[in-house]
Amino acid sequence: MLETMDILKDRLKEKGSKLTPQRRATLNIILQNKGEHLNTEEIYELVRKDCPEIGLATVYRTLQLLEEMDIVSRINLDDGCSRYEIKTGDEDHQHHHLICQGCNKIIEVKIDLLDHLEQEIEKEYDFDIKDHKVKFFGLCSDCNKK
Amino acid sequence: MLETMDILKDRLKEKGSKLTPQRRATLNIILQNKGEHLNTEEIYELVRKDCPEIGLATVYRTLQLLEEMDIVSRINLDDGCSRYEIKTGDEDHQHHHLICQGCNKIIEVKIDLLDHLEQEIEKEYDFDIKDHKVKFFGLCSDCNKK
DNA sequence: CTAAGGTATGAAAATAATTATTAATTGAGA
DNA sequence: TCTCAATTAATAATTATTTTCATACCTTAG
Ligand SMILES: [Zn+2]
Ligand SMILES: [Zn+2]
Ligand SMILES: [Zn+2]
Ligand SMILES: [Zn+2]
Repeated sequence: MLETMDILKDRLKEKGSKLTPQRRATLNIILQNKGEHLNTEEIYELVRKDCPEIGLATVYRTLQLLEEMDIVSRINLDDGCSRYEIKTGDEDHQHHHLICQGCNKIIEVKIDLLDHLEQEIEKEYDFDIKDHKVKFFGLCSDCNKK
Repeated sequence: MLETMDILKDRLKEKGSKLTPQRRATLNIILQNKGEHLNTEEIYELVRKDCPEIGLATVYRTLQLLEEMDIVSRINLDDGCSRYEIKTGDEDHQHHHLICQGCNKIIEVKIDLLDHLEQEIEKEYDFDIKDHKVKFFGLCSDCNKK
């Protein structure tokens, strides 16, 4: 937990910015909710418990900042809002999501078998791929039984 | 061009709905702009040339309808609005997009090599995949030269 | 023909997520 | 302690999208 906070502090310093209580509290909530995919409003509500005076706009600004700093990644599940999760950092690319159309459950996929596909695309389209976002839609095992 | 319009007419009829001039004009614009990824506002402006009395709300309603009818697909390029393109129909899954972070160009990828990956995921996670959305971010050949 | 009942529409109002503005506060460094 | 830029909360403004609502348009029954 300390590590990520220190990384943030360093990256902020490089930019001439500082690690404020609001920023610390926001990152803490995201760290404490690894595995969840919280949206801005949900993060705001949780952060307020530790930091009741924080404003929603600050949460928006902080999340934007954390994304720029490569600390969190923004996820779009086509539900009308942005969601966030911590970047693990031990992978070159972020993991991917299975979205159940039956119960809206989100399952994380660890494997990253897109490398081969990326190589083909890079060759065929002369395009230098930096990142990708992949979502799979379908039915989870629970919903399938019904 | 006639074919897709007829398909729409049939699917609308099944639902007890009708093919109105506004709906025809909207679909025509999308058909005429194959390869583009127009957003709602852009579609509205183009449709107005043929159908000046159309309202923006009708364009929103029509695009929603076309998506339900499986005639167009909605694309989210993280630029704050929905974009649409015609579904080719000759593929099981829609094609994917390379998004250049240098010039915002969008390149379409025809190949679909995710089948193997999908099979693995279906086995490992017992998840029945119906569709997927894939975006690649990076630099196009032009931007790479700079 | 005429009324009834449903669908569709444009205009305007309402929502929801996000961003900009502003004036006050904070805190690191001289 | 003083200075000054960074940060913040509160609020207003934006933007994309949806909903409301009164009206227009069809199709069909009488
Ligand atoms: Zn499910
Ligand atoms: Zn995740
Ligand atoms: Zn480019
Ligand atoms: Zn496309």
